[in-house]
Amino acid sequence: MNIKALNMTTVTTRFAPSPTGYLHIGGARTALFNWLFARKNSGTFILRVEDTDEERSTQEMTQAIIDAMDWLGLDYDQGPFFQSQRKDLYLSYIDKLIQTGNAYYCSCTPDEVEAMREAARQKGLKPKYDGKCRELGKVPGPDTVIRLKAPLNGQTAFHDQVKGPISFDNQELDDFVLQRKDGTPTYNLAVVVDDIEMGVTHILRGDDHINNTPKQILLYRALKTVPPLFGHVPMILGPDKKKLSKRHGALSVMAYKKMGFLPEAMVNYLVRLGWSFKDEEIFSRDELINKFSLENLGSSASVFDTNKLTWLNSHYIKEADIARLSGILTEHLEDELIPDDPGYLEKIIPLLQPRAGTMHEMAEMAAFFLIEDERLVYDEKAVDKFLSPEARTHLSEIASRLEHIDSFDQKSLEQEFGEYIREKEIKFKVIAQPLRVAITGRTASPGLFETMEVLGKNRVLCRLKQVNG
RNA sequence: GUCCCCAUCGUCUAGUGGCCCAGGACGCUGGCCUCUCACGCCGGUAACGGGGGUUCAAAUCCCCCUGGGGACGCCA
Repeated sequence: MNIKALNMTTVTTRFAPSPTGYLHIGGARTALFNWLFARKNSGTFILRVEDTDEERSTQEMTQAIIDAMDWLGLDYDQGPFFQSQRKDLYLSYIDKLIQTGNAYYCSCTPDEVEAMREAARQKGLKPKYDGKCRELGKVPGPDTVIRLKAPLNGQTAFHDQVKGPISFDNQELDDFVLQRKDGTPTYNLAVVVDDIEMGVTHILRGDDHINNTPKQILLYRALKTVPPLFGHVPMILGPDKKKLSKRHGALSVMAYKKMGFLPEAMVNYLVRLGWSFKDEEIFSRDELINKFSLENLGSSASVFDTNKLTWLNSHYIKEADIARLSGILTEHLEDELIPDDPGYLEKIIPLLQPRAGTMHEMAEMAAFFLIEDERLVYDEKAVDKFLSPEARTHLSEIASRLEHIDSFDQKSLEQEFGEYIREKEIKFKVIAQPLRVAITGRTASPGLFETMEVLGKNRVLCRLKQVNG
């Protein structure tokens, strides 16, 4: 028997989304933290789909969540498990709780319970079930639910891994439902059973779950098991400081993919929302695994900032492999702009890397390289401003000169233009913008020589000529 | 309403009693570079919510207030 088996259980974390919607920003960050913690500790990361709400859970959402995790590179060692397939297990635990007197049948109707809650509210107390059936010895029936027999007084406390000690008066808690009238288990019960069964050692989740934690601890106790360690990470807020929700626009992770963000930028951004390591901002995946720790998790909520995400994205775009970017860029291009030769995109990309904040932006900037010459759109104001009669004269003269040069690479072009401005005794500035407008249709573009090289002699000449009608 | 959590620049954060009249990053902004736009480089702007303690010393510890967030389901 080795030492590890003797005194160290392997760290086991899980991400437990409910497939009632897409994987959103907050969920993704929770998944990321759990994944990092497991990887850091050479532990196990489990994906568990909490689909006990049969009404709202769908297959499509499950797939969408898996796809999003895949995109972010969050691989799991076990699962996906589906709670909908584990009902018997939950029921056996509930049965155990009934047997041990920790749970009881209750025949109060939802309306009655609501009345109890309302009564409590009236008295300025926390709304809760009043325990009416607790000692009535009710038996199972078509309309009965099963409730936990929770302690009436005392406290339930735990040491949160990110927030420190947290405690609740048991009087704040009530005999919550474990099994619904239709015989299905509820969230709190299923979670606890699964975390016990799967050997989960650390639960990292949003701090909107803090209130569930004492309930779950009560269940662990009733089940005679020791609870795992809990760590509640703060919420991610929208710019208005409200819990991030659909009102704040795009919040599904895959929506960010569609907007042209790179997964490594997303991961880097998300991890820094609530976690820090000294003054560092940029982290590779390996660095993250190395440096991640619960101690460096912050305890206050943070606001999602697209600006910073975009900054990170532009950083990773600069660093990314060109062949990979080419593939991604293609996804953002209109069909008619996708070149037959993918190698052509790879020539364009280096010019755009320092300029694009997102791949979507890069696609926009790449358009003039890809569109047919005759269909190039010219910015009217730019044409009016820069294509003066004088400039047009230069352009046609330049066109006929370029016609005669053999190599159309940056160096030769630079040389050719050097001679031209020397002869004409003008500054390059004089012809630069007219040239740019003629070739690209706009006033902003990558450097002229590199742009011309990529475009090639024929297309440059064609464009120079077409502006002069 | 009740309970729980939180509180440093606009935003993300460093800071774990002296090294802090508070550091980094994004943003914004001045400049340099320059064929435009970017990149890059150099500089600037801007914060410890308030009040009481504790201490020789507090952004850091304690209390109160205020402010914000979350939870109060037979949803998860």
